[in-house]
Amino acid sequence: MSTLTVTLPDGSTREMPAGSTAGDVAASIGRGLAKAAVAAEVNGAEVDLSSPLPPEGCEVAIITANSPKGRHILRHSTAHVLAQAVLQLWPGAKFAIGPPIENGFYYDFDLPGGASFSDDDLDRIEARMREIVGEDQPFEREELTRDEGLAMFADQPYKIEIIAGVDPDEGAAGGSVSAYRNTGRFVDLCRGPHVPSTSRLGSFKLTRVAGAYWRGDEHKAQLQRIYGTAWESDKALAEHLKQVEEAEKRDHRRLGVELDLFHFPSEIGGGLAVFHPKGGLIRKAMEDYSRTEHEAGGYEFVYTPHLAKSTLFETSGHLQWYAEGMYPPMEMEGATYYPKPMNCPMHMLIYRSQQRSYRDLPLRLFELGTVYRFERSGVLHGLLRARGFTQDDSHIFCTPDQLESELASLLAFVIRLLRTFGFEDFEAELATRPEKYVGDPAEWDIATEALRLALESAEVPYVVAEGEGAFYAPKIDVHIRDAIGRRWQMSTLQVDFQLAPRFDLEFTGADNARHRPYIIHRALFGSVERFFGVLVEHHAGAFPAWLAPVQARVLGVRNDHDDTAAAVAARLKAEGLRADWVQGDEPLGARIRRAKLDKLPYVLVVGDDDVAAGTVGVNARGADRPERGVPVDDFVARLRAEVDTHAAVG
RNA sequence: GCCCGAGUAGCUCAGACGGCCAGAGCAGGCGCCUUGUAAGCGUCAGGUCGUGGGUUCGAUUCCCACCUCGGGCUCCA
Repeated sequence: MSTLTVTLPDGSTREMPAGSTAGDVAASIGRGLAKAAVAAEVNGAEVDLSSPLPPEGCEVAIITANSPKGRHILRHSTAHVLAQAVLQLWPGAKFAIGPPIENGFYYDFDLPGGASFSDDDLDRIEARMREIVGEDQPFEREELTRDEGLAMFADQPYKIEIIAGVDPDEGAAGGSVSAYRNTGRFVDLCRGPHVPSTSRLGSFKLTRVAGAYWRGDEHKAQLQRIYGTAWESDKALAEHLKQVEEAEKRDHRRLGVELDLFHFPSEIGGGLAVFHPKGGLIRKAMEDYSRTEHEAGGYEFVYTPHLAKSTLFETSGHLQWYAEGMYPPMEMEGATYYPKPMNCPMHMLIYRSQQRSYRDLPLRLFELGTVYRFERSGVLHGLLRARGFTQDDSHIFCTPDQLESELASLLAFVIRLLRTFGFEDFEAELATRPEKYVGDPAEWDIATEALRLALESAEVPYVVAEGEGAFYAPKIDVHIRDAIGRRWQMSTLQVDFQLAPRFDLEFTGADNARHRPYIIHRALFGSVERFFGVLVEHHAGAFPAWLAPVQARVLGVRNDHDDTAAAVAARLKAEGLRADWVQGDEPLGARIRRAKLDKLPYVLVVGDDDVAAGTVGVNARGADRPERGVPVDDFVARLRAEVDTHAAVG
């Protein structure tokens, strides 16, 4: 009997009988692996466990359910089960696409008579899905020609459109398509691979219904989408659901109300926030830090208005390229004004206000500039996606040979700032020229290369996002990971060759000739509001002392300690610390509890012993037990140091 | 913009086959209590039940429209 040689990921080889499948390889390695296997990679291509291996031998890697690829596959398979359930419960429904997504999957349907799903339908559908899982239906792959595919899905217009869209000349399959059949009950057009049987699924939950457009195009049919999450085990599912719950508890919109930080008055309009005094204190601490650092970094502070005439935005190119992101215009005295969507045009005018010499460069203009952008109502999301927000915006004008060192020091500045705010995990994205762009492609290449060099010299890990750049410049977006592992885009850095010629900006070089400056746009927080929102979620509202609106609350044990409490609070305030005190007309425990619910870093307690000894009891947030008899001076020094060093915990 | 869901006190929520003064906890005011580390007691106040129409003898409840908020709107079979 002939054999074939398979090479495993560790480099080892084994002989298998000819005609063996990937599943056989898994079984030959061990029972545990066979049980965990959901699919395999053969010579780098994902295939079903049941697919026969090529007779000439191959490399085989088993994909297990608890790997990213394995979860992807079982989510995809679960989406098929969802489609089967819906087609059975809504006879005549058309089904469109059902891919795996991060943490789960979805499937889009067109229900008969234009019906739509309601939340109550999820239970019914889920119950039917569990029956399908219980039926242990195999996933069986079928290879079809294009015409067979068109015939098989003759009554499914979305599937027909997908098959028609498959390029007949593309790929090894050469115009063929594949389908997966679950017994006689259900068949779906699908490239696969899939788990061997529905019995391999089960740790899933349908989460929500939504509308979605066919192919994401609002001019096409609106479909009904069902989202679900699926995992390799009930334990993993439970962990995910717990994580979702934790994220809900950290939601900055919820904490914003609970901690009295900000709100979005409907009287003002969607996406436009007001900051309350406590939120204002946090924001002020952020902005103070930012200003101090910029001052130290050689930036000069400028201020510009919120409106400008349309001609400015014609010069900058915004009206031509960015009009859909701008607020509508207003007319006054025969001119048309727009709220500014970006600060750059105004900064260009400041540069142009006088002749510049190479000796003036680099010129770094900084502004906490509030901009307004039109965002469709459906995409607004608290402070994270607002219509009015403030950028810690800067434009750096430099000579070509200063570009590299400016970019390198900027990246270092970004990382330092993010670390100060408690973020440790960074990843950058280098976004290159989009389809819709201005300027000379050769200059785009120079700018992109300069950004790449900066990333490499700063040793920041990055990925390239092709075509994701702004219309006027390539950029580096710096992403952070928060306390519960979510990724957020924060800072951005762009190299721009367009604005200088548009505004006819020049500097006189050492050669006494006129030259174009290079311009770097950058924002470290990005949007102060958005950064604030992410900070709330990252810290779950428990801000480190340097940012906390109230750093320490002083409580007397009884109300005859009120004078001492007030004196201690006054002492802290005199030291420049943010402290308050609450009179003792409620039991101490109750007052402690309120302070804890407000997530204050420190609660100080003064009683008879403390009055006598000049000490306080220190109840630190997160500590196991309170400390007694701490001299006031010691506490002041400790909090002072914590604030001055921007200590992350406290 | 479009699909789904939700709007009852400052916050979190209950309630009603259409019918009597619409309830609770927290927060707030006042009083009592005099408290050593996460909820002391009492009392008072607080709501045009999102807005506007319709059905009805009667609507916060049923119907329609609108407003606001939340989730979603290619991660391409």
